[in-house]
Amino acid sequence: MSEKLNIPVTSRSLPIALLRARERVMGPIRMMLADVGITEQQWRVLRVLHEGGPQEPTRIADRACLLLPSLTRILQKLTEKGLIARAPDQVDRRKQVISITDAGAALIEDNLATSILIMERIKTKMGAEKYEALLDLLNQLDAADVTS
Amino acid sequence: MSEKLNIPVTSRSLPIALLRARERVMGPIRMMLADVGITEQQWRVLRVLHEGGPQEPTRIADRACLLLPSLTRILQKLTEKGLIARAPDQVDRRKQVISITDAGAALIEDNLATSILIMERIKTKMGAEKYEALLDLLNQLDAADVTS
DNA sequence: TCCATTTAATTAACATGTGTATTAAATTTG
DNA sequence: CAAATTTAATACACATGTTAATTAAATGGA
Repeated sequence: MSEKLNIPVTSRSLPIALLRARERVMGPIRMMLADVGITEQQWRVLRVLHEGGPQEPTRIADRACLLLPSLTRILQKLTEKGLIARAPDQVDRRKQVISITDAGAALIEDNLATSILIMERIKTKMGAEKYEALLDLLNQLDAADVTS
Repeated sequence: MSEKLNIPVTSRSLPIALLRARERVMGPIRMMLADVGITEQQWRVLRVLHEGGPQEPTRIADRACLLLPSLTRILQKLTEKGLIARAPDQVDRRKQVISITDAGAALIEDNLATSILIMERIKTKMGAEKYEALLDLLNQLDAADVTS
């Protein structure tokens, strides 16, 4: 008998399963954000600034899971919308300090409850224990050293 | 005491956890595909065609988790690269039938083993049981009705 | 101090994501 | 059968993903 490659069907393919699960979760959230007029990524940046206070782009990118070139463009958009402000770092002149404006903070505060309700609904549908177990496993996967 | 919103830190935010986990998994796979000169999405389209035979764009989009407008552009690229061929559907003239070429099939066959090895490595790092449990939970999340 | 290196941010170029509009062909309805 | 509707694919516009190149500023070592 020849050695057989065990090709996974799509539901047992981890990359595809992660993709589908994320699309399922983001559906309702994108609907909410469309009403507000901002994108999922812009929302994440505002969340990070609202939570963590003024900080530099590199740190924002890390916490919001964005690449720096994408963040550069997003910060431009958010500045145009008046949702953030930028200032040069006094110590290190390569850096900037990005802060959320009152308008930006208001946008977050007006929609955070809805966002949390959407996630609570998913948690209920799935079952709280499974939901927590899923988060644990995802964090373990993220922490795994996959390079060797 | 005022009611407190339970704002999740990023590691307990399901959308972000899903995003980070997927980036972790895709890192090594993207490296392999970069050597081959195709993108992750182009790889998925070729995989679907190699596995499922000639089929129409709508079906490919569903199986490869792509939106139709994205797929339209990807099919144009793959045609230019000579990895797929297109023919009109004889029954329904709105449809097309996309098929993989010999060159496309060769590309898949030359790299599928490596791709599977990468996933096996992740499975080992994580532990087989946790890996399977994660897939189960992701599929349950995808199957959950999140709209109500 | 001077130069090589590193770091922060931006820019550029190409590919995809995402929502909307469009076109042509098939299907449904009156 | 003809009009209205639905479906398949594409086109368009804007935003982001991704890699490489670029610029300016900081840092390290001879």
